[in-house]
Amino acid sequence: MAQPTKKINYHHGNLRQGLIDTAIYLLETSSASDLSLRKMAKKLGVSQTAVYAHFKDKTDLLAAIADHGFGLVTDFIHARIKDTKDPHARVEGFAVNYMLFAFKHRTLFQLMYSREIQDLDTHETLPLSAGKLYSLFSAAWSRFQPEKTQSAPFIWSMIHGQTLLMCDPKFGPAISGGKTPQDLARASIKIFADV
Amino acid sequence: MAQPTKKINYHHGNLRQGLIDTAIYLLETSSASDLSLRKMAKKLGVSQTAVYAHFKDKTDLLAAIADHGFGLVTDFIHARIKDTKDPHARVEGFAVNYMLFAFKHRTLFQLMYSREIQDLDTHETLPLSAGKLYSLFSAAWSRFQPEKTQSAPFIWSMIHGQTLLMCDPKFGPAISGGKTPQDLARASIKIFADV
DNA sequence: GCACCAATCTGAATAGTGTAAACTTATGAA
DNA sequence: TTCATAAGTTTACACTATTCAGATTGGTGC
Repeated sequence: MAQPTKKINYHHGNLRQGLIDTAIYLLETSSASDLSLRKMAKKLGVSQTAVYAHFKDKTDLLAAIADHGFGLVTDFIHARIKDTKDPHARVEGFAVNYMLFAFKHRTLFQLMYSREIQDLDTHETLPLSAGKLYSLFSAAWSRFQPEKTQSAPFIWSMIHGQTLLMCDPKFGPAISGGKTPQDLARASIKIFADV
Repeated sequence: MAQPTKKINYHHGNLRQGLIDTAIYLLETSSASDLSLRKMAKKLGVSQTAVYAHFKDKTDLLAAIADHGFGLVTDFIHARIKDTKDPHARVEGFAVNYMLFAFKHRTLFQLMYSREIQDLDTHETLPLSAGKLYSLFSAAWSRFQPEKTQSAPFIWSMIHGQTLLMCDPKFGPAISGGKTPQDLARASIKIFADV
């Protein structure tokens, strides 16, 4: 029995990236637990099991999503501070935009740091992408405070912790106290730099 | 048809707390996504749907688990610093034991701060339990540095962020640099207190 | 142009999941 | 003792990830 029209969905061409993009899109509106392989496949007009030609299992896909997420934050921040010459403003810009990104993509952000994808021995690009993000920060910090390079992990921890707590209604109000991300980032840096 | 023996599992007596305890026990060995209502019910010798007599749905149970988790950390830390009189040592003790608890109960710890239970309007005790933990810290901090009370949210953010990153293999080595939790906590406090 | 192969995708099937509905049992108070 | 209600059971359903055997496609060597 001949098909009237050719199936256009065979060999999608870029199903791998399509899945990642779809996942990130879906994470904007729905929760992480609602993210199912079936929904993504349906949204791409592809069979439920086509996923397994590109990813070992769901966790493998989640890791790829997180990997891409780290690239997105890094690009997001870099695009917004690359023309900032002043070292102080650069560090502040990093912190502010890190917070803004996290607030805009809360679910993706939590996925990036979720327990589920922490202990994977596969996916060696994921730690690499995460490392690039940290490098972007530590380079900015070192240029700002060259004699306090060893403080970089600590202030990075504070920015990250502040970001997570700010997104959590249980702590957000207590942490931010009504201040904007800009104010918070500025205050954080000030404490460390004792300006 | 009469049963030879009475069913001993009827009206469990304390199924609610039993579920929470079982969940926390299971989270020690298996991952969060492996935690299913069915497994917990089977482990307690109870029907699959008995859960719904005590919790609205699975998220409701997760929130209760997180709630109890916050109580556990708070007690864990309090038991270890309550006899410490020196304000400096008290703050350090808080930080160290916060890290130790997180490292010991990594999956539970991530659940407590997970996105899934953040936006619940039910479960008003969860933010309360979280608030008690923060109060324990901010009280210790205020006694240590009375003139820097407004810094409490920032150093709390750093301790929390450091803890999370330390538990993540992607960042742990870069953050800790081989130092013990004790060393890290001491170094953090030192930066803020400019001792 | 043709044969072949590996990558990609499909379809059907399986085991496990959360949850709703109707029903049964136990408990404590009137 | 009665009886309302809390607690637990049974059955059922829709949804999930994953496996397996097979079909389809694009490209490579001949």
